[in-house]
Amino acid sequence: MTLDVGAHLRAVRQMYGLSQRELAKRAGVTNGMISLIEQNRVSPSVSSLKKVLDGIPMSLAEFFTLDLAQAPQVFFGRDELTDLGSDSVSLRLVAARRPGRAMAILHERYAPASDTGEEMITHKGEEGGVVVRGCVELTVGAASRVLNAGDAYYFSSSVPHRFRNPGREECEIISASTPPTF
Amino acid sequence: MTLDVGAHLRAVRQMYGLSQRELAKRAGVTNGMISLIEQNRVSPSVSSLKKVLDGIPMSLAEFFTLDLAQAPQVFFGRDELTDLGSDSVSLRLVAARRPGRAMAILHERYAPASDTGEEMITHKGEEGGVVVRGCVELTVGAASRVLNAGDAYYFSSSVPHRFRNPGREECEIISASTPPTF
DNA sequence: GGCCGCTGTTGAGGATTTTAAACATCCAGG
DNA sequence: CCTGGATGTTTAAAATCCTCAACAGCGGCC
Repeated sequence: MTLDVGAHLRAVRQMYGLSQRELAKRAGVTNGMISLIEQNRVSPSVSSLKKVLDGIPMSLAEFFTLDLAQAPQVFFGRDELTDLGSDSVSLRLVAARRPGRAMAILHERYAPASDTGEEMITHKGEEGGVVVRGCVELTVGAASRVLNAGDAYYFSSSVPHRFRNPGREECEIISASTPPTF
Repeated sequence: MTLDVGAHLRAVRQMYGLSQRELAKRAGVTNGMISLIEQNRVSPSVSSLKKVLDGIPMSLAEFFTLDLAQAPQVFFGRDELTDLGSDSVSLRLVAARRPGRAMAILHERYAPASDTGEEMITHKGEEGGVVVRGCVELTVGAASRVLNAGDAYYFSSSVPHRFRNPGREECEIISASTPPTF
């Protein structure tokens, strides 16, 4: 819950392709100040932060809310799913907090030692899913992790990705594609 | 778009029914500092503002997102409630869009032809609720309306108001008071 | 009245932020 | 090599924030 203002500002600044000096010039502050803020060696006054953000430009509200809307969570542990189910039917919603989702969850199976091919997959849209049985090694960009039954994933399909079943057991996944044709 | 941090903090603090000293105590800062901030005689550092908001509690994102200028909605029709329920259990949320609410909903009943007295009621805080059974005539300032089962209300208690059950049936309401002492 | 407890405001001074300018790196070209 | 221009970092002094403590006002109560 503790927002790292420094790292956050740095990320935002770089996202806009601005150097410390360039942003400082636009904002009417010194580059040193931006450096100190980004290292969390000082906590800027609200007025100062506002001046800095004006140079981007970005509002204070955007700055502080960006964190939630922006940091795309890729891996969801078993306990991080939102359960929408009743007693008889269990519906567990992945990435429920993510507004403007554009997909519907489906069902897939992977035979032992199978994968989606040597090449990394890249396409438009988003995808996500849940491992129901067995395990799967999922690589998304530089990140890679083995997901076991109960774990889940959610990422932008434009990031190169690949699925592989490293086990001897069949792997069952509730997956999804986009656009939401379901 | 220029957010008046001082006035905004004051409004938020008062909305939660807190004095400067009480908030200062909870936040671990001095009352003087809060006074200075609210007068805009200083622009607090982000860390200081965060400490203050922690005492409410409210996040920085909420603080900067909260728009007090928007006209507060008073009456919510049956269809204007946010339904959080599943199939078997119905949960309908009142004033869900309203950030920084500071109250908890309760349960009340009104006998036939009863009311809250001849005098209009005025006090600090806010109140809201849902009519569960029967009907009630609610007057808030100049506005007055008969709410039937399924309808709801939400208003600032500082506006003179009055409840009256005009029917021959008992009226059941899920109501609320502020500050949230429940 | 006088006192108590509450409210918000203020002034002096210590703590923190911000500036201005120098410093350190890295990389591209001459 | 080494110079120019870009980057981010650091340091002492100036500006601002923050605390402590005192002050002033309001309303209730004995």
